[in-house]
Amino acid sequence: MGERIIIIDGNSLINRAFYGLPPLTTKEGTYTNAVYGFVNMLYKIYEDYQPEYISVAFDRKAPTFRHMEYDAYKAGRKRMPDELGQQLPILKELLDVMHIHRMEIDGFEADDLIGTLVKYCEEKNLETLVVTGDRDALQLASDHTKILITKKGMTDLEIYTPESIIERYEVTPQQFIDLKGLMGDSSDNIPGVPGVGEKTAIKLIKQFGSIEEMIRHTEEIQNQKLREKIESNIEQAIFSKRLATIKTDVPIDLSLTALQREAPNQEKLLELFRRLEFHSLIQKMIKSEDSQEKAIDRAKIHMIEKYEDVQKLINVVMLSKHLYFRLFGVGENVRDREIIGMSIMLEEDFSYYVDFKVLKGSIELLKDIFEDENILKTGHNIKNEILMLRKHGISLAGADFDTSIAVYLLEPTRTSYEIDEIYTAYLGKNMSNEESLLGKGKNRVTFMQIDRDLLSKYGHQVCHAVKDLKKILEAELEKLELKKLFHEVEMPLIKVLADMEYEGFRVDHQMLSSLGKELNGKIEQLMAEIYAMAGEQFNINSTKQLGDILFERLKLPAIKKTKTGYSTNIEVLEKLSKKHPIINKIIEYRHYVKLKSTYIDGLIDVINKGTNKIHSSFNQTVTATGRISSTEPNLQNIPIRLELGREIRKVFIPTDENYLLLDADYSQIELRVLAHISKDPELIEAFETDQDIHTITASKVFNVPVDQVTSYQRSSAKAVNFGIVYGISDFGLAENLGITKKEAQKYIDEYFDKYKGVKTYMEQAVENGKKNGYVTTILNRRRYIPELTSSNFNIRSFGERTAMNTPIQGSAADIIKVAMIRVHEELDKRKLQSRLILQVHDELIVETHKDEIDEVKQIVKREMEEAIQLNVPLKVEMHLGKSWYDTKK
DNA sequence: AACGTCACG
DNA sequence: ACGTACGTGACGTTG
Repeated sequence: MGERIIIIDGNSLINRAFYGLPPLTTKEGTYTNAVYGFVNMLYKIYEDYQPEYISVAFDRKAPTFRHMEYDAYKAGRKRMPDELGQQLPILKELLDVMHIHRMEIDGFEADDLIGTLVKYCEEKNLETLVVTGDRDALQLASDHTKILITKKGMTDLEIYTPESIIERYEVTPQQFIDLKGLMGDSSDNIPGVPGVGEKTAIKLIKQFGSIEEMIRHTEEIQNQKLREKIESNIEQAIFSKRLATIKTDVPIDLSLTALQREAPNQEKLLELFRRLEFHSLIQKMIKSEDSQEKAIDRAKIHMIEKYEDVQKLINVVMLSKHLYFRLFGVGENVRDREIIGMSIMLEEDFSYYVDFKVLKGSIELLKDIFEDENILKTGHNIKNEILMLRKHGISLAGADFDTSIAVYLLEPTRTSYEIDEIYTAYLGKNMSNEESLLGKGKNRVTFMQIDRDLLSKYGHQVCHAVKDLKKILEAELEKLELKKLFHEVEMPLIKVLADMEYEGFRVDHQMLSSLGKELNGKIEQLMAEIYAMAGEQFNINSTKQLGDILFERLKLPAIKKTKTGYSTNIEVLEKLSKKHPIINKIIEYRHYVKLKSTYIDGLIDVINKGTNKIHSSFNQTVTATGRISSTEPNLQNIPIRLELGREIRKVFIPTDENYLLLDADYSQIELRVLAHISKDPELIEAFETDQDIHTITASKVFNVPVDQVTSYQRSSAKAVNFGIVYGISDFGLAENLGITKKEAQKYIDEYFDKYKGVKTYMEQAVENGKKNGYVTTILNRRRYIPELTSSNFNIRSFGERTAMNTPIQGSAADIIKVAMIRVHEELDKRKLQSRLILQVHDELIVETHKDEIDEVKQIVKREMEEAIQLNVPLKVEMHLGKSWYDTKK
């Protein structure tokens, strides 16, 4: 027989635990004894049976089909006491944290879910063990399935096989149902045949085989009284049998993967145990974690602290083609992070830890290895390693496989790509996690404070995980045809992003400060004016307080509500602006405060003292669509739309007087991508002849000649074009243009009538998304959209818009990523001094040396326009300037 | 930590 | 009838 599964009757077991253990509560009075008993049981089961799969079934409060057929079903049974009832949700939370599958469905009892799963497992040829306190389950026993019934003490289980059931009860598992049909069951209020007890029932079933057979041959019943009793209760017997029969065809989706036994979320489990005050379990867990760490045999780590040993290591590494590594660095900024240690692993499960704190000489000793492109490197978040090495004068080559990025391509909507989480998710095993090593919040320490034995163990685990993961992830990438995207785009891009971070963007600190002072003056003045008009002082930044002032004190009409109170966003304020002079002051105040806090103070805070530059982080595993994101600070949302904000761009300047900024942006890249994937002839024509796309769209939507399109029509058409890219809806367009839904729908109909190919594309995008469960981009980047199958209209609609938008936004992201790699490569190859320093989704900024202007312009334009060949031309516009502001005129 | 708001493509 | 445009990140307030 194959692998083993444990199926637990959750209600039955928690009941046994509750009544079997003395009441136990936390300090706050929450009852915990049943949960405690349950967990101990679980641990025991894990230890004794080591199942590959597990599931726990629960009853629901809702009436089952048995109640529907029989009002008195389970009537008279006492309600679950509250002390037990309150433990059910805790138990479920615990199971979730332990990553244990659970089932519950309205209308069915746990037994029926178990029966259905048992049948499923039999088909899958699993060895199935059902754990319950209820002997009704004995009917499920078979060659594949054993029933484990809890004994009095809870800790021991009685094992029933078909043979042992026959031995003990003299009937087969199937006949067990007949038995109950005859005997009835007082606890479930199943009637059976009055006057027939266990002995008689067994005798009858042994004689006839089943209730049905018995009914057919009642004349063969010798005992006259018994025969009469049975003959007058035939229907009741059949009915009782039906009630006692466990269903095996409950409509539930089952898949073995979901049932797989996984390692628990250690951290959350510990947290939960603490909350429940399960001290003995906490002890046990900590001990087992300890022993896990000890399990990494000290002999598997070689500590390197002498120069000669480094030489030996180099010799060994030079002979290998592949290494797995992790560097440990300390220091806030990318530019000054010292490497204090390194774990490195080759093909065997054996790691070296180089202790640079003790060793004389630094990482530079290993420069030849890191710069050898024939030694392939695998790591997790390699950008960090690249940055640390670069600071030490080493340019990493042969960066072959980054496990975080591989997982990102497989699951771009994951919230975390932490190595330990991924390791658990893909390999079902646990490893230490960085946060528990370093602590969090103000208690966080640096790697410098970590004992090197501990650090080397952690490094060993990381290398080991990365190595195991690579094998699995490579196969997955291959399966989803993502290898090309991974190896030719995402992996090479890491270095480009690292270089952008390392270079940074120079800012004029003084100019920022003086802009800040100006803003401060204006903010103070506005505050005074607002307080005067309001008649009192309040915190204008607080939407709650502002709402009170506007809608209670000043009695202005509330237009919109949020979850927590009145909405005071810009749309609301604009609608109110004519009703009270305070409104415009507030709008202005908000504008200034935003600029001051986010773009003046926020930027000043992150200027690197050593370089006078801002070194933003560019994140490659954040967005669902394939775009990159920028943090600390976000340089992708520096103001431009309003002049005052745009002034901020004046502080973004080149490194020194030898450079200028070259800003190159794609013109209408998303609509061009749409033309390409939809193959719409009209849209293609518009771009091939380089027309103003919004004017063309206006002409089509409003049925006017191109030369008679008004500016109002053009801007409406622009909104329509945006809407198309976002996955249009009449509501959204109406909202945006301030028109009725009906009018908006008219625009959309006209649009789709003229751009029929776009219409077809939109329909197919949704259809394909539903069929496959995901959508793809030009480079086969994939995004799963589970929302598409939701029965909730809103969620499903969101899924549909996502299906329409992601291929467009994601393909544009693909294109600019390729362009970045090529521009970076070309600048490098030609040994130019100019550097790519920023990307803003459809725009690249290259700090260009004055001697290289023409060459760089040519490179950037060519590589961007030719990054990926579409069936429409890509168009790039470029501007040179002395500041970012100047490049936008 | 969640929410509301607002900055960008 | 449902009630939203797609994708991000930072800030200040509030609970």
